Amino acid sequence: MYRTVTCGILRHTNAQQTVTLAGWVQKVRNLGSMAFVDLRDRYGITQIVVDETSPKELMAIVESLGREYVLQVTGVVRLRSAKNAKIATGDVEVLASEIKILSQSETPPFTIEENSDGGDDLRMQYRYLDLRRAPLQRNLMLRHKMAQTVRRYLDGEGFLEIETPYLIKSTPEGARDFVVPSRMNPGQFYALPQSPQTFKQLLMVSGYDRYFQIVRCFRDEDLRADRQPEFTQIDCEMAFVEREDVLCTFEGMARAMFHDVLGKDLDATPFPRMSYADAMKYYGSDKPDIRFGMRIAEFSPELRSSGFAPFDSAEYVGAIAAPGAASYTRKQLDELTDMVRRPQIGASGLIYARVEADGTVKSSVDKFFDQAILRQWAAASQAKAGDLILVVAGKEKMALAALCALRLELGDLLGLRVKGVFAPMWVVDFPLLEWDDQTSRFYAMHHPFTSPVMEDFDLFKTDPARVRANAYDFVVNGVEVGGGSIRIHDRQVQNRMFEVLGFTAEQAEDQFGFLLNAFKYGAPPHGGIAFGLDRWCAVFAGVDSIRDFIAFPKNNSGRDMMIDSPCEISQEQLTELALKIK
RNA sequence: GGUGCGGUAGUUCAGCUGGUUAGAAUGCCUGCCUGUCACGCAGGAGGUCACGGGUUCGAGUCCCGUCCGCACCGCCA
Repeated sequence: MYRTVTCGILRHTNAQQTVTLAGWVQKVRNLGSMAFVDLRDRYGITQIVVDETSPKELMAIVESLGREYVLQVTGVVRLRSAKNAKIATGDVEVLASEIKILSQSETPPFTIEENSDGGDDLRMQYRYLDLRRAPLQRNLMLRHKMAQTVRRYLDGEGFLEIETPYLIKSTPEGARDFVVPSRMNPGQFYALPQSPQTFKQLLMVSGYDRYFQIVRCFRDEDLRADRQPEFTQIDCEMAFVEREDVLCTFEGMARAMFHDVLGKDLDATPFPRMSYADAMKYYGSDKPDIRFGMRIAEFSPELRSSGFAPFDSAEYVGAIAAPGAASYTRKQLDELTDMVRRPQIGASGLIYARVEADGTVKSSVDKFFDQAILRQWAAASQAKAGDLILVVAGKEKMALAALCALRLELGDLLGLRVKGVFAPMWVVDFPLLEWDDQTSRFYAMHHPFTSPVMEDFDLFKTDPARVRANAYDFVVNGVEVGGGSIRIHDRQVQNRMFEVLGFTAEQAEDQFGFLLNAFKYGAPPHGGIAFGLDRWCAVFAGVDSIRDFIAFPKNNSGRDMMIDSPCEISQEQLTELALKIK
């Protein structure tokens, strides 16, 4: 047996016990004729002491130690004369009687501490060392706990965990597929699933009326801080349900997550629901952060007409009011202006107005607007004395994007996006279809299996863009954590959908024939949802990047810097796969 | 595909308007040190300034290109 206790467990009640520990050398503090060694494992740090009462050879061993050596230490637990309140084991230390070096270590390229001195690059390259650090270990433990909570909750609700294949079929809709050449079928390729969507629907046809899977999904698209080419979904589907049943079941799961993982009991009222239309109108986003207000107010024509050209010619004029920001300096305002003028947003400018203590409004466009109208601006945007009104005009889509960006930026600057505060919500009634100018056709906003809201069914003929989907997103603190829909279970409706999307009958048959065929044999009404586990972890931890919740993530260009992948393969492999590289 | 920021000691960074021997902190090595816990003290080693080209009497510094990293836009049913 290598150890009798871990490095995180000893307390003053263990005094006088003889123990054996094993772990990594965090730090050696050699004071001459005595020395301290901090021994670390994932449970904590225990201080080992060698002094003049210790066997003579121990001091020589301690002098030979370097950071990250692996040791086995036996000794007696005793109370420290000088305690360390900063660590859990700080009341005690182990007086070593035996130290064995289990493994030596080169000096690591960065420090293995709470805050490493290493840059992202280097830490990725030596990921196995970075993973020794407490913050990363906490992240992976959080993830573990979330996965366990999902399994416990869904098992309790009668869900079955069923695996679906990773080697499936490529479809041109949606994200780009990762493909895998088939050796036994030269010239043919599997695709890795973007999600197990069609398989879980087939499971519903097969009668497994409550299914879930914590499953890897793959999308060959460019990366972001919150997007990896392979990521993990909590994928769920239920039969004989309407939207309300799904939302209710998974609101329960979300509550279990908040309770079991974070120890937070959210108040009993249901999560707020907001239509997609309202989310766009009031927050300029389909995933609003509703931890704070500052809702967007659209200016009616009376608030705009004045001979001020940028407003008169604008498709849309809207504003937000930043509480207490009237004191912002010219420099701060210029920074906000630069932000919305970045090419990514493309606003041509930013109008601002301050509400003074006496209620008068002073703006950068006083020449064009009289006080009565400026006061109406304040009323429309709900600005009070001391607040700053920011107005953006232009194309509706751009202006809303700019106001959304301003709202989030000011939310950060004013400390309104508080870490540890959570505002979960459902966004519902998404449009079913999205028009694409480039290809002159509709695309499914969610996916082609999403059921339309039946009252809107007739709009298919007249105004497809206005057909609402029976779809919903789960949003927490401005992050899309999950999304799903009630699916189409009727063959005719599904065919109609493919038709609207511009599929010929042959294409539909070729790509999704298996699903359409299955629907011939008694498909129950069904629907479901999928949550992004990586994102949910990041939201719970209050950070933007999902990378440190994945043990071995890819970098910005989709490379694994540790194993140096992707890489070329041999000519033999290529030949075997019937592939030729140009 | 595009935009922005960055690449200088093992590491994190500073290095002004181009000028003589490129600095700091930390890590590393050596010595000293009996209560440290960011141990302390003294000393030491450590550099292809990402790469290639250009401008110049002279380039870490200016210009062009390439590569790499990060963030974002497009993309992500």
